Amino acid sequence: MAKQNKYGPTPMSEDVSAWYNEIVFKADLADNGPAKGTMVMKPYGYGIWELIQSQLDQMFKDTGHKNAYFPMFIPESFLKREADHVEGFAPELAVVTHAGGKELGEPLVVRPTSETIIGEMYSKWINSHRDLPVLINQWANVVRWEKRPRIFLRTTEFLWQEGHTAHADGQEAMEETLRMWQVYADFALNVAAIPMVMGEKTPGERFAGAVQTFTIEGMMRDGKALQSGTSHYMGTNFAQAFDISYTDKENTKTLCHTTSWGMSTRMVGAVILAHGDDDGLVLPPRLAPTQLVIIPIGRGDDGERCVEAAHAVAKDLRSAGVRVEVDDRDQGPGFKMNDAILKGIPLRAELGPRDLEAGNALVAHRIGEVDDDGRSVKEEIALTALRTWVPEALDRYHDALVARATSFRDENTAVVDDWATFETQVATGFAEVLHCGRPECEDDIKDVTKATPRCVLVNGEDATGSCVRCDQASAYGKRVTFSRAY
RNA sequence: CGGGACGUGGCCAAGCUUGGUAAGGCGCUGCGUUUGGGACGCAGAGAUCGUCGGUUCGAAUCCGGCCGUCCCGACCA
Repeated sequence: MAKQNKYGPTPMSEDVSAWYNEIVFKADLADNGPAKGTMVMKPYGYGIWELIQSQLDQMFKDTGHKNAYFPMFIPESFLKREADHVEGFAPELAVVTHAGGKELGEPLVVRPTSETIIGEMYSKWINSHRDLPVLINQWANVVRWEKRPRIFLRTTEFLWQEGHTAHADGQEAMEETLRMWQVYADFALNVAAIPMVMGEKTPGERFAGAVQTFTIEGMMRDGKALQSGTSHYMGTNFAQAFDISYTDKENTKTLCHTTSWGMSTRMVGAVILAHGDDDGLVLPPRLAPTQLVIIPIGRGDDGERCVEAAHAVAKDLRSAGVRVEVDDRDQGPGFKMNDAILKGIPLRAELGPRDLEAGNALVAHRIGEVDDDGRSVKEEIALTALRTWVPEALDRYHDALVARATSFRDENTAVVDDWATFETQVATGFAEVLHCGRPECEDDIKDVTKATPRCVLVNGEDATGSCVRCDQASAYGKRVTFSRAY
């Protein structure tokens, strides 16, 4: 299963790292590292991100959010206004000290996240209870100078969306926090085909400056967890620091309650790691830049007729909303099929002279059955039926991926109450345990097993008893999921 | 910043122990034959062996400094 290749940890064999070249290459732009840990996404890889963007953005529109844009450079002093926030981010800031040929009076930091600059703006924008709530999202790049970058999972610069909302009271802000948390989980399941474990971060893992952080955690094919989206309730922490306040109906100046929530290009990594196999990528149909590739077969006049027919079918399918390509490159059909497998294209259709004569295409699924020779079992579909068959097949494919990922997650998740079982369980999957909640106990568990608390299962059943590691009483009234993580 | 490994055409790499002027594969270019599951033949382009210095008649190879990369750890969407 999980093997290392030169691009980092992937569930793929080392000899299929070529697929990676289709979507990314590691930036190697300078000797002394300004681009260290940065990724360059090729069109196919960026296409996955574009699809994440457009579909997530539509969900935000549905929840009433508007997009805006804020500056990339933030005065250093802004960061310092919220004590926990600056403490959390200070070690990983990129700071601009010189600009326009001279030293700046006050350094500018490249945004690691935008709570502060947006907080500064909100304090000017919000005056009355009539101005609330403010529901804004930003699509942006941010920079965090991590000590150990990992391609897709933790790059120095990454793309994301960050939502920032301000509300009249804590209850409304908390409802917003939970609502967007659910939006992320829905997106992961319905678009990325990844069933998430939902929970609340323990105090040691919560966002710098937040009162509560809610997370969705995906299980990758090696049993490790990947935090894939977070939603934070800030209470009045940032409102206080930036004076985000309004005059209420009783003419009293009142602090807002704020939230923020984000999902990043890490989601591309989640898709790769959650679905990929030893043959390469496996893309969920709703995030596949190409959902169906048509491979014309044959040569000479036969071949030309097949290419022509393939383009005609493709044109028709495009009008039905299918992302389809015709692979008419000067390569053998075997090459093209393996290339499509490598890229994780959900469906591929062979169209040869025999098929054309019969009015069919031979369609194979990326995660479909294979025969004894390792070749895909193929279905004959009438060319005239493709227009309705393909969209339905893509939906079925999505459901099959969800089912596969869900059973994988569930098979590798266990409720655990004793330490010995815990140690073996977190070596390959998730363990749901009772925990005392003490940071030193979390550290102890990490030292011994490399596992960390992913989240408290706040929506799970009530549970009390003693900590799986020490003898102290459990702290949360709920179980906590522990696992190794990226 | 600690602990380990390693720098040889675009990529993967052999050669280093036992110094004698860089093998092979992928990819790339051209021609021809191929094409229902990663084709083949022939021809061709492409390397100051990370860098600086030392030893030597001679250094990819031995010695030293420097630079860089990767992995493990701390950090982390």
